[in-house]
Amino acid sequence: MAYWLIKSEPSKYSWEQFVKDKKTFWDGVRNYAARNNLRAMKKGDQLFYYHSNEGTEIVGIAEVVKEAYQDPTTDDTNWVVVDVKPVKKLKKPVSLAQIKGDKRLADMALVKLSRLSVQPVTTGEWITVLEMADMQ
DNA sequence: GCCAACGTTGGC
DNA sequence: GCCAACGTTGGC
Repeated sequence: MAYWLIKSEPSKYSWEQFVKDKKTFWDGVRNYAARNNLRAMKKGDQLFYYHSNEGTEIVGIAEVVKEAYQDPTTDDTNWVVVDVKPVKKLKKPVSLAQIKGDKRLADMALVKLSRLSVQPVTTGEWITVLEMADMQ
C-alpha cells in the first residue's frame, strides 16, 4: 500500500464538503506529474487531505476506492480521475509551518515541490505526520 | 494582493 | 531542441 497527499482549496472543495459527500472523484488535475501519481494509485492507498491557500494544513485522511479512469469532465484522454472517500479527520491538523519546522519532513514533496497537487508520501513521512496529529 | 517558483507554449 | 515569455499555483 502506498501513501499520497492531495491538495484542495477549501473555498473550492473543503474537507467538510468531502465528508458530507462521503465520496468524490478527484478531478481537475491538469499537470502531468500529478496525473502520473493519480495513475499509480491503487485501491486502498491512503491519502492526506491538504487545504491549500486557506489553512495550509493537512486536515484529514482519505482512501482510494477506485483506481484511475477517464476524467468524466473532459473528452481529453490525457486526464484521469480516481474515486476517494474520507476516512477520518486528524485529531490535530498538521500545518505547513509545522512540517517545514520538522527536519524529518524536510524532504516532503509538500516542501520541495510545493505546487504539485498530487504527491507521493513516504511511509516515514506518513508516520511522522500522524504523530504530529496526535493519531499514534 | 504580491510575488516566487515552476510548468507549458511557441518562435526560431 | 533551446529558451524566452507567459500563465498558474500557492505561500505569505
